[in-house]
Amino acid sequence: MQLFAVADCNNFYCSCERVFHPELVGKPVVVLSNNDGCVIARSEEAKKLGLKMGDPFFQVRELLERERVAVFSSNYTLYGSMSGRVMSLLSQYTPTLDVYSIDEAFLDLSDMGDSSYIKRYGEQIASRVHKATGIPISVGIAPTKTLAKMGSKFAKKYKGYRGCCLIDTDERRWKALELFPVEDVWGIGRRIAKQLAYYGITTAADFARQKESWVRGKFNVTTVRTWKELNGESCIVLDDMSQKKSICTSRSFSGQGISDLGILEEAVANFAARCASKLRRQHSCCQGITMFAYTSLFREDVPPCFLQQSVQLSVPTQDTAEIVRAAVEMLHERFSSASQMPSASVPHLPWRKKVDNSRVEAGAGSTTGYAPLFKKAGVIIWNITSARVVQQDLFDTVDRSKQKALLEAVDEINRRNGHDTVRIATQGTDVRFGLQHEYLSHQYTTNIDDVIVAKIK
DNA sequence: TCTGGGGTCCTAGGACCC
DNA sequence: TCTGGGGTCCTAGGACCC
Repeated sequence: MQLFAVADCNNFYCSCERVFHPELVGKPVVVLSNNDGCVIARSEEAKKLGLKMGDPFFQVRELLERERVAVFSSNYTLYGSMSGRVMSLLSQYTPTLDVYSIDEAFLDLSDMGDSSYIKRYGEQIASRVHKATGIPISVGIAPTKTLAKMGSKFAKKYKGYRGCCLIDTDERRWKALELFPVEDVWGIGRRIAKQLAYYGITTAADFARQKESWVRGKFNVTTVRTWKELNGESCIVLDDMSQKKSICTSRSFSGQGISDLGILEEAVANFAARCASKLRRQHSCCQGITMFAYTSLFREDVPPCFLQQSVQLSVPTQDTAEIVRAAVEMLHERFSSASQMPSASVPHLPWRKKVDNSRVEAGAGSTTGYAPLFKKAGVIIWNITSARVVQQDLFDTVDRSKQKALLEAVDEINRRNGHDTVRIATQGTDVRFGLQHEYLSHQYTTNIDDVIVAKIK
């Protein structure tokens, strides 16, 4: 029988912090985003206090202090390392592990035994991971990934499941569907949930009982797949998530933002270099490069300004220098010509808030004489292909084999001595676009100086 | 004053081709 | 005056995920 398990780490970032602060188990904990901007992870106790995902820190600060909530800045080095430990353990329980995100992975458990065996197997995975890493996880097992995700939510909610909920029979499936709000189904977001509610569909069972033709008519194929999966037909295939098709490095700047071209240039150079490094780590080249920078989306009192430009190189590259140069050139070009930017042309960018076009006006170098305060900038690389097969350009002037040797040497030095030990001059020597992280925990698992020392008396 | 940082897929419509 | 039919590719935007 085809069976999938999903292993989901409970409140992952909070759990990571608790591993090294065991006194916080059972207490409310939150983790903040970059720049200590908003709440991005909450322990169960913190959720009960009414804290929401994405709450701006400054708005909930008083509540956090009053309720004595433990607050941490995000420590991605620590979380990445802890994730590696969890994934490594999970891989021992399945022939194929699909790592879906930093805190979540799918295991193929097809044809591994009968119901009671599988249930115990899942419980064992959960307890082993918790014991070995300190991270509590919830396991859901079912004939489809969507149902498995549903199972993991039950396993997380009810202690009686001992960390694992198995949904293998039709009876169990319908029972679970009845109890499950449709908006919590994997693949049903806010928009679709709202439309479903209009038709009186509120539980996963309501949705699963609809006719396929109705679902197909009202929504797109993605939603039809979700419907099928709820009805026990497995049809969601995860392709190789390790090979990214686009890579983005972006940051918000702390405080008011940045108006100085020199500092902005350093920031963009660093983002581009980071993209290039991620690109090489997955043995790829890119041809498309996009640079963007924009002012605060929240401030009404200053004129907004959006800079964006893309370029397509003639030869795919993975060279830091080349990508940095392209990004910085685009920044200069846009920064100086920003005043000519037509007001209606807000570019499509991966930001999350709807932008009011009417507010977009001339920015840098405009008649007001003030350079805009850029609050966020970033670099995206796309058109990504394997580094093994690169289409050459007849008129290429670069010695690609020399370049490759240089990059390998640089990567090796940086791997041994820490990233950016060797870097492009434009990246600067000290980071002038500093980030806020007032509540940062230590690099307990990746920095020898931060390793906790146990004394035996 | 202070509001994250990544990704994916699907679709409609326009450009362009014969 | 009358203004085809069929196809592909690209892109922006919308939806979703963690």
